[in-house]
Amino acid sequence: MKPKDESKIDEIFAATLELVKEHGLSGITVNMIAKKAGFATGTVYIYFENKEQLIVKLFEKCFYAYAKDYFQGFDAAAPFKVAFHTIWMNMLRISVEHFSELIFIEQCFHSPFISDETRASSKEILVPWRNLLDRGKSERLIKQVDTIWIMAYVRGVIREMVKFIKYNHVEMTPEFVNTMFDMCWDGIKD
Amino acid sequence: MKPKDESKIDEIFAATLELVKEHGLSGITVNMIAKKAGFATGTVYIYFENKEQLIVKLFEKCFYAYAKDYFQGFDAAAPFKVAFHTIWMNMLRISVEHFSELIFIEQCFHSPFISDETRASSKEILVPWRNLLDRGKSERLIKQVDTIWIMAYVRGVIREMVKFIKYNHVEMTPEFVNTMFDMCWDGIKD
Amino acid sequence: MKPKDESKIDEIFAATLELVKEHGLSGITVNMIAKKAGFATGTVYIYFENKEQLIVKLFEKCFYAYAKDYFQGFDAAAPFKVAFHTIWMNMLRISVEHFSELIFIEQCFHSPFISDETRASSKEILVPWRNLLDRGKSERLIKQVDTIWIMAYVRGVIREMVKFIKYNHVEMTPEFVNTMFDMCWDGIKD
Amino acid sequence: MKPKDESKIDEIFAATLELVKEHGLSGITVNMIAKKAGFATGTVYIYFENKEQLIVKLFEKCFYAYAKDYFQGFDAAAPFKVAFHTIWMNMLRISVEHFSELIFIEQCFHSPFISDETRASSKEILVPWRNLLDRGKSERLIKQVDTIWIMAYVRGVIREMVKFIKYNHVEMTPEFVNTMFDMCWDGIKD
DNA sequence: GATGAATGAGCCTTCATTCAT
DNA sequence: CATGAATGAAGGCTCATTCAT
Repeated sequence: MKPKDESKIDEIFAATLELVKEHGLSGITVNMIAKKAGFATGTVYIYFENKEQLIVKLFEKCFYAYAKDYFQGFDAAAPFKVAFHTIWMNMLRISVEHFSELIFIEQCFHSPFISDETRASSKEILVPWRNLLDRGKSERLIKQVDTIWIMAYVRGVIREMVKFIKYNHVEMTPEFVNTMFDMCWDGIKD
Repeated sequence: MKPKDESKIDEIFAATLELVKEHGLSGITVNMIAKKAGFATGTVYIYFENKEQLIVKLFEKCFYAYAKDYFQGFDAAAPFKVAFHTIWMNMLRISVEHFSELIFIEQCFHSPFISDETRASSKEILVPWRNLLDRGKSERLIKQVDTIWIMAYVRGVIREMVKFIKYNHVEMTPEFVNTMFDMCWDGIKD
Repeated sequence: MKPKDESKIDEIFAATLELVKEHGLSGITVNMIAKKAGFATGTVYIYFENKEQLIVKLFEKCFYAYAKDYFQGFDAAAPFKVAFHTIWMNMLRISVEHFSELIFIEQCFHSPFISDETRASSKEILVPWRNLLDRGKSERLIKQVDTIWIMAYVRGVIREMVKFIKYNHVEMTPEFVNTMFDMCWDGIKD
Repeated sequence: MKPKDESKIDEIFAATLELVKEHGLSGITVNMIAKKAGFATGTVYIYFENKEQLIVKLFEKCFYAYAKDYFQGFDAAAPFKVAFHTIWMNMLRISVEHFSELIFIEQCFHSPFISDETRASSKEILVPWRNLLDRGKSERLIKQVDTIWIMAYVRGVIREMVKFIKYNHVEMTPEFVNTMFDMCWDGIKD
């Protein structure tokens, strides 16, 4: 169940993401995935037990990938706003670059594929982010609001920005990014 | 003679929303919908030509319903922040009360059911909201940012709040609502 | 099961014949029949127990109607060729006038609706025709061939003529009828 | 790799013909066809897009098959009556051997499956037969009747003979065949 | 009696999965 | 390993039949 040609898994994943973005989770078939990835239907079943496992594994991978990159260049010792900015920018960039993944995860959340445990376990990877915000609160730089709500607030702002960029094929200029960061920051700063 | 009972349409819609929230668009069948609504499969086909039409019609209805209620109690002559608050509160309340619709619309966006035209036409109903924000900008009460971005910002904040409330079964206290409104307002105020 | 409004039965029959001619036995539904006849689906079930009975009863009626008219103006005492001509002309005229019935019967022959008994019992009504041909044989006016084959021969000639007339929208001139009668007669005459 | 087994098409065709002969076009399902042919329902859809296409393709094949064999052993240089006899015998033999096809075509003629174009295009294959009859007319061996009517006459005689043979499980003796040929010939000879 | 909405068994078709090559 | 034909369970939809009005 773990053959050497690991690259095929990535091709299957890429095809799946692309197709879900275009047709939604309800609009894809294993055959479509195989065709798009460039091989026969049966080949998919060499690398995955079944369709559900393919979806679940991709779901997990997407979350892991996000986690890894969110904290790129993040220095816990840096001043709060600097650190916040670093992660914020990472989140924005990754969400744009991996828009398919974002859509895929959204579609999976309400689907028979993803179990409650899978959903729950996906939160742990954001611990450093939560810790940073807690620090911001203790340094009285941001509002004394339950950290979890601040996370939701930031997530919401970024997510909707990205969707708008993607759906309307808008260019993401530095100027615009700065403006949006300011809005986001002004909302939470003390 | 038994007349066509148009109220059945609403029961079918309600059942569909509930099921999509629980299983996603990819996890529902016409049979499930009929069962949940309390009648036979064939009955659904008396009121809708096929599954696609059922989804599309529900999609349109959801958008229309939202539009109507967003502007409940809205007085265009009121001071900007008062008007903004009215609509903001409506948006929050409606999104919570009609969470199923919110999820349904989200799932539909990437699905074979909704055409690009349908997606596009859904924007017009928000014109009064856009006008209000334009006024806020001209009164120098909110930032000189493209209105469309402010709309995305507000939508993102509210949407993520509601999701969090719903997924974590959190109570929505007035205190919490005020805090979130302040964050949202602070983000855009000039 | 035998209500007074007998005329509705005829309207149902007429609608069925017309529809079978156009769409074949496999292409019709009870709803289509009711619509074409001008009333509601349920009404059909007041006059017939079910679809099968409707078909069977119509099948029987068609055969009976044929029988009755085949022998119109037939005088058993007339010279053989005169009597033969009378019936032959009746057969031709009826087949043209009731082309829908002809097609209906043809379609029914290979269908789950008509039982072997129904098929078999339909032969009895042609006894006078058979007797006439037997007489023609004993008078040495027609060939000494098994009567049943002569019947098949005549039936085949007429049937194919009628089909051709109908499918190609050809006018049936007296001249043409005479020619075809001569061909038919020359084939069997001694 | 298992290559597409085109011979399955013939098995599907054979099963369909057999079933239509027994139950009529209105009495068959794709499932019945698959079962009779010996494989799963889905297999039919590897070789045909849908039920309609299966019927249409079979219809076309039947017509082509007929055409090919009608002219077996036919020598255009032979004396007229010899050539006529050759084709007549072929027609009889083929109609008996391929009785299922004959019934299938008859049922298709009035069905939602066969388009007018398909019906029309099926006539061209009989051109050599028409030419032969024209020659017979110019040689004054057969009656000066529109060739198309002679074709209908011959077709009718043969068709009804074959039906009778099949429906009554009668043996087709050479003696009987000769008798019928004589009747057919006497009908058209000058 | 007449209506046509409601029912659900059954048909056509799809698609996840298997398996022979 | 890779392939794609074969499988058959399950979904969308139709339609014969029933039933409330």
